[in-house]
Amino acid sequence: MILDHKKVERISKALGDPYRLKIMDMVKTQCQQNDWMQCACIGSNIELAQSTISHHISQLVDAELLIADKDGRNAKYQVNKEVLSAYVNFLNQLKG
Amino acid sequence: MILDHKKVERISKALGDPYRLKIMDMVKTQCQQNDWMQCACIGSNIELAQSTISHHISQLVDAELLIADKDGRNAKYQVNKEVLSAYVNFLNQLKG
DNA sequence: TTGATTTATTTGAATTTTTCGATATATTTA
DNA sequence: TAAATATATCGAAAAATTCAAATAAATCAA
Repeated sequence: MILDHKKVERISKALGDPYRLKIMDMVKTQCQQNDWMQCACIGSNIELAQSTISHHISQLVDAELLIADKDGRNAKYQVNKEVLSAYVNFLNQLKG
Repeated sequence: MILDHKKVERISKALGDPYRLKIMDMVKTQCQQNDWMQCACIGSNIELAQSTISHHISQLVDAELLIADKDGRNAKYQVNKEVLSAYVNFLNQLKG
């Protein structure tokens, strides 16, 4: 999987916010126990309005850093390891 | 070298712009031949005002993605492989 | 040394983009 | 239906981007 500059830009932008970094960390930690993380769980750990959190999450999903799935009336999330790896490859290639 | 969230945020933000990505690529390519890249060379390949380019470069330097050095009245740049590696480590750790 | 030229940075202002919360809108489940 | 959960829309506030102009620093020529 190879990312073009547009894609790299979107991923970088998505990672360039403290709340979104925290969300990524939370999803990672949760997934180590469960495979998936419930969305509601995020709200309880971040002091932002629900709509704002939803907006942040959708930016991470748009960038494909998170894989989203509907589970009844909940949403659940997983870190997208493939995209992260492709992003890492791009960065390593910058080292020349 | 371990990066905290604040540092990761700044690096991500710096990479979240098409012109700055292009600059990183240009510096990398140039360094494969020369070790260092002259700043003036960047301006000739990007259709932005000189002051704007300088602003973009300083964001990359602030984030420590580029190492800057003065060479007479020119500036020259190098990709900071150590910071890139530390950033990559952070991302890999997100994979769980 | 003085003055002109080259190169990069800083400043200020206008524009654009992003962020955020309030509100409204689905959608599912009990 | 009512409660719970996630998403979408909208406007205001904050931040980032951009350019032009001013400034700073280094080099070169007379």
